[in-house]
Amino acid sequence: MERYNFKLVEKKWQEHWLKNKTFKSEINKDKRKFYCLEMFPYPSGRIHMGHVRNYTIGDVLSRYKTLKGFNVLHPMGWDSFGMPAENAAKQNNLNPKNWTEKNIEIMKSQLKMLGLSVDWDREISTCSPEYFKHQQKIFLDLYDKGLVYRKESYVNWDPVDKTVLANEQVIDGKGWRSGAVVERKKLNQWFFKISHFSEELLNDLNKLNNWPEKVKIMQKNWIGKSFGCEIDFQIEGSKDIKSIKCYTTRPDTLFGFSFLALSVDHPLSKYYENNSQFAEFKKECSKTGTTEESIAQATKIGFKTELTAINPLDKESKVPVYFANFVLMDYGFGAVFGCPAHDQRDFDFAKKYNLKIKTVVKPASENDNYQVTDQAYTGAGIMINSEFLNGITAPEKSIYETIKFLENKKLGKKKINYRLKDWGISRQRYWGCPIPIAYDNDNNVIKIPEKDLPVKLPENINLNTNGNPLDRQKNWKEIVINGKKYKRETDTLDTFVDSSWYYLRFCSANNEKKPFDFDELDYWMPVDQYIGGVEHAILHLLYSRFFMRAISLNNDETKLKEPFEGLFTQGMVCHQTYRDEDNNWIYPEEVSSDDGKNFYQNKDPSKRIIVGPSESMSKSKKNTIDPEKIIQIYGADAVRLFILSDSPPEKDVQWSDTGISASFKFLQKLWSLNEKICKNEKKFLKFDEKLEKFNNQIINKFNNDLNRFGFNVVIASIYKIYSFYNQQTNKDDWGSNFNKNYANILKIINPIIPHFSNECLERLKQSVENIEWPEVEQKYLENEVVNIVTQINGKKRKVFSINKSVDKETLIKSIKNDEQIKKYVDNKEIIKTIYIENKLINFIIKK
RNA sequence: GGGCGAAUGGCGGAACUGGUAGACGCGCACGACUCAAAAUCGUGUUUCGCAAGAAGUGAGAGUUCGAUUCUCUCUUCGCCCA
Repeated sequence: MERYNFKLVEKKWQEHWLKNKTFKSEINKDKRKFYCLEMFPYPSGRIHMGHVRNYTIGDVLSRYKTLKGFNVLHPMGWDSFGMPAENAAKQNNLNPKNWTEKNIEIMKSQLKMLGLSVDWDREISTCSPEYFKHQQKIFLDLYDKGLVYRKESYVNWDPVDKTVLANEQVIDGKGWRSGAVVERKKLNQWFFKISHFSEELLNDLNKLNNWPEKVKIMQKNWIGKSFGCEIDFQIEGSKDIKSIKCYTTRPDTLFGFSFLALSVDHPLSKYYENNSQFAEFKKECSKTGTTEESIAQATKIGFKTELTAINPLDKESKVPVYFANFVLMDYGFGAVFGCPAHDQRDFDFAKKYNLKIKTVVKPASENDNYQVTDQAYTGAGIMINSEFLNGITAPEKSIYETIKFLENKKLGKKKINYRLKDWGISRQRYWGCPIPIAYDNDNNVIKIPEKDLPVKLPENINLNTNGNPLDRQKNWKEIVINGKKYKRETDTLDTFVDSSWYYLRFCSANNEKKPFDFDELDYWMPVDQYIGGVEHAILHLLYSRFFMRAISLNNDETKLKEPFEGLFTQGMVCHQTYRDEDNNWIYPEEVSSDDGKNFYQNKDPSKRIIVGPSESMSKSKKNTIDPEKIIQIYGADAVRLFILSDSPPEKDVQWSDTGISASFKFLQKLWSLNEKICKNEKKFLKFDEKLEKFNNQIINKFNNDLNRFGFNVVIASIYKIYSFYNQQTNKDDWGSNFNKNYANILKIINPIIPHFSNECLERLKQSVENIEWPEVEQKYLENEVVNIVTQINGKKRKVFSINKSVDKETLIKSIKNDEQIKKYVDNKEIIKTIYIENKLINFIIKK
């Protein structure tokens, strides 16, 4: 018998799809649309298994929806600006553009090998001027709307990459790419006013019913809405400084006030500019990063001023004012009041500088003499030592009462604060979208006129210099607009800007004039199903939600706010890690084992390999498997089948050699079965109701499982299909309804293993064009014979196959008379009989 | 420290709104084919027990006729935030 030749078959169908433009998508208002989008890849060189998993999930869904009659948009593009290109170009002395384009070419051919149902006519690449010219236009539109602004601010500065990092790009106080310790630096930066939408971005999370709860919670925490109070503290000790404004979420602990702490960047710091000790202190503080995390980890240090602050609730209580490294200028007003008893950070600070620690909240179980000793008490409780607040429960009620009191006395007012800060988008790098702005000699901002867009990057550039390469390109930097000389902005945009609107561009990918056409947006948007890694839960997804709102703001043509109707976050692909005896990482393909326990190096079997835990595939640990090599050995359909089969898609999956090989073998078996069926000429005699039932039930199960992303269960069903049809074709009569049902089976497996399915359909002389997903006939979903589980005191004793038509009384009677049940029931008192129709009978017997 | 989630055979995992725990796959064992091996096909495979039967979904409690599923406490692990 002929073996399944995946190489020929897969090539054949991929060419067929390309030639026939099978996946070309066009607006068709008579059909319901389905926009399926996977997070587009960064063109790093070659695709990895994470891509395979991500794009297989999206592809199965796209193909399923197409078969279901939807007009599907399933595009692909490249997130092609960014630092790896610049770094690779530096190391190998080449151009980032060429490096990127070559990678795109390779990765595109690899993605095609997977047989993805992508409309390649809509391919976009963010580094192409065809894309970023529109982005520059959007930037200027947002500028006109007041959503873009420039300010001098402290930034996370990566001294190795010589660039500014977003807070999210700082991990453990270190740059996410370089690993260098991040410094604080003051620079002029461009910002998107994402904070304008804080409340909306938070509230509208409730509308995202098809998003994972986990992602919504992460975004909610990131936005970090807090309810608190701003308080003006009267100041003594200076003729210039009369009061300092503070923001606090715990005004109720004001009676425990023991110091006031200011950010070193607080406007009042100007009075200390000439103080050398202060300058030194400020320098020391700059070593602490700007993230909440690095501040939390840093030792708390302070600089004591001669000022004292008066407690607004107790005019007799006066406390010192410090500058402190743990206060951030961009949170609240850059000033916090310290209550050591009920805030650990304040507690550490008070201990260090020997400040008063007054307890004002006690746990409910303690008496009024309760005192905080070796750590702050931050839990709920009852107010003590706080005059009018005594006895009130903390925190909700006590906060409410304090604010009411302060507002009545005009000492403060309630205020809502957000942790979400404006999005700094300036990057001191070459390989990014140029910011379409210029400056005159007085540093006034001018927009680059629309006719001069796009602002392209200069091509011949020396990257092996320190700092921003664009800043050194004199002939690029200096321009003339309307006869006047200007200097270009030399920062480029954060690459997260590129990916914040690409889903819109796909709707009008080839429109040269506009970023997108609102009629096309109206048809295709929102994305019905977005699929990608959970690592983008906050940044990319929040920025995209911001962008959609920014574009819709004051816009009569679209009011769309949420770009992604549904979101699915897939798990990672893992593999065991291997090291040699010198602790060097070793690729799996360089390792062998005869017994599955002891591993050695292929090139030298005397060299032992130490097997480490299974971890997410990463280049640094060399525990990667190259998808292209695997496709060449087993074929795309086997890879697709395996990557979906072993785990639910939202969880991590273990790559396994035996697993992929099992998928491959299974396709061979399925092929043999198909061959056997194709060669059959007789045996279609009597209508087979069992076959009809099996088919309808399995199609129904496919529908349910595919709609809930249960791909691993769908694949288990495919194995069951094989086993059923294998038995069916061993019968003398396969059934007069055999061919129709078998063809339907080939159709429902089409989304998962499309090349294989197409080939089988063709052999069966069935059309592969415009395949329709088979309808389920309700009448075949129900069985006349049902299994009745019979329990005695809740314990299963016997299962009866009973015709549905048998009524309850007759059924119970006959079961009681059954030999095996009799011995439990006879001569015993049945207290209760629980009967669940068509399912279960439980006799409760007195013991 | 806070939030979220998970824990089921030797392994990956299945079980719809509480109703036959272990689908399906891997691995393993045995058998067939073969001089032999590989490949392939077939049978079996939660544990204990010859069997009848008993136990069993991280641990402990609770609700219920009945709990992998619901509630509480704890343990371990993972992710995110700090």
